[in-house]
Amino acid sequence: MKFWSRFFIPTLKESPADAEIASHKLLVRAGLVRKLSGGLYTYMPLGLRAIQKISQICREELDGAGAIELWMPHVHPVELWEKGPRWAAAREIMFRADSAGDGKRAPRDPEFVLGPTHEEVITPIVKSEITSYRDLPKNFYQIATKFRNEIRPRYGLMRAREFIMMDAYSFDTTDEGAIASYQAMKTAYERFFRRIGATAIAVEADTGVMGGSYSHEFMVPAEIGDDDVIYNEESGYAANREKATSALVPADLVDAAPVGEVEEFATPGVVTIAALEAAPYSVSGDKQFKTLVYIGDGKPFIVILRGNDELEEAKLGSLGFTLFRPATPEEIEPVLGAKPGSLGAVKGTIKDPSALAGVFADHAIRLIGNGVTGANKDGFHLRNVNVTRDLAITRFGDFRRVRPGEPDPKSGQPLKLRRGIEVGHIFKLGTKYSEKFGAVYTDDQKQTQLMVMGCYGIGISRTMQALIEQSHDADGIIWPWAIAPFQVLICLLDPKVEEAMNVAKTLASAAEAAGADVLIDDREERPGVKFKDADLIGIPLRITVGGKGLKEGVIEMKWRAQKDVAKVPLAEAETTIANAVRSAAQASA
RNA sequence: CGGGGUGUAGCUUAGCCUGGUAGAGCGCCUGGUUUGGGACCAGGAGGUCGUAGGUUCGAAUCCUAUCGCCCCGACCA
Repeated sequence: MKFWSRFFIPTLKESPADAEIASHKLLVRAGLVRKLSGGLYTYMPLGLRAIQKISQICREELDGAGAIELWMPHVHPVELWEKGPRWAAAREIMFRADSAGDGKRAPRDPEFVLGPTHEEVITPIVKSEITSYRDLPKNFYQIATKFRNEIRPRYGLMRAREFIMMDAYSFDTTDEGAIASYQAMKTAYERFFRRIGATAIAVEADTGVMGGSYSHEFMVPAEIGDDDVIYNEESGYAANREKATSALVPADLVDAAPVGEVEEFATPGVVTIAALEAAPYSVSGDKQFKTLVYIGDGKPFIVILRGNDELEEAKLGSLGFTLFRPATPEEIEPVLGAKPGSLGAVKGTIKDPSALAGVFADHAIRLIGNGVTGANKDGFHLRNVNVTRDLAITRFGDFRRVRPGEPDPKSGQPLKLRRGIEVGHIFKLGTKYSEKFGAVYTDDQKQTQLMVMGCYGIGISRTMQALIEQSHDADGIIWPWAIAPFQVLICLLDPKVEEAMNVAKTLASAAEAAGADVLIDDREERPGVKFKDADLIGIPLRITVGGKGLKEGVIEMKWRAQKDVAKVPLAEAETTIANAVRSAAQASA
């Protein structure tokens, strides 16, 4: 048991000025964290306890799923990253360090980066330590600090520059094995989130810079979340909007037959979809082709969408470019022959087709059939443009942003949208890293094979804040039992009265014996202060030992999540509390 | 990186427009009265007003630069 007066819980009456959202305010007010600088936080003693509980449950579930804990360095030689597959994409968010110390690094001084994750570290280890199929599969994990120089840290621990993360890496002999590892981790995640009392749903996700074939994110629904989740409860479809699709284009769609010849018409000054929708042109957005130009790894490429659709930029990741960005007008004109606003992809109108890395069309343009697009000549558009006859399309794909209300790809029911906080992510990586680092094994036919990898992350510190965001009221935090920094708080109203102190200690021992972590508030404060602080720090079970009750021969028992207060006769108090602790522990197991 | 906001005691802030002795509440220290939902009284400590220049007889206040922080966007494993 711990005594408040000898512990350290610096609570605040007022919210810090720089906190905007409930969970961030409560993190600070309840004395869980203190800010050092933007995105950099100290975990104060109470906050650290919650972090440790979450970590421990995470550890138990991963161990249960067969993963093996280790600990890797957080300072990485930069060469390792230069050798890996994502240096170009990841370098901007990495903190860099040199060994010179005076900022004047000589060429022979090694240069380091602070690890944002550890694929580049674990893969070489596995490469040198595992060479036989007999030693596979393996799944290694750590729970440790990660460093990412986020452009904009946000909301306390929600997006921090330094944060605590569980990261795991699986190595299998085959694709099927990798899928099994992936599934095992998905199950472990589900068990983990359930045990810590979080509502987290698995949604299909974009693989982003990580690469790899597929992935799921675990989302805690919350308005302040950074991600949009597209879902339908009935069908069970759920996906990050970056990845979400809809059944907007029927599978049995027959492409429209061409109508008329392609015909140029003057559209002076018209450079937007909206302007072409207006009189005198009156071409509705769903009859226009929107032509966007991007630069992928230095080469321009075209994306064609319906006029009233938006590009979901993350979906361009499927095209295989390491880096891509919108092209500037200066880059566009020499290739297409016109400025943005008059662009198109009709065969023969592109000035320098050989410069293009490809023309990629969203499936939904097939719904247009025959429509209008730019003529690649400033001030002119083309009508009677037919998708199958006139456009030089390299490949169709899914590039548009799904809108709520569109039909679910599984059931056809309308899709919905809500915000979520990403607390976990699992990726099936494939052989991307094994190839770069030469992580191979010998199979039972004496053949050399690439290991098939997966990687997995849980934002431990972010999860703590997400839980607060999910579970609080006007008075403070309401911790789920399993991760509460303490499970039982004994509010000792008269700490100087020896009899009361003895009762408090006896009850604390009983609760501890039943498996709870107990905090005794023995501060010489007025009762009001203690009750307010108790609500603020959100300990699930509160026992009040006060003069008033002791006169009647009772103590009081109150759950943080409930309103009612139970009076318990002193003689039964130890048993009642022990039972309450056991049943709460059981309910959250 | 673009847009907006902000920086005054440990915390929350007033004062800034219109230049003239830097104020309050909370917290802290001392004493007293209180004691079941953030008590009251009396006294006290605590500030180079983010930093650096400039204007001025005089700058928290006006000007310039710079740094930090917050929000929106872009970006983001």
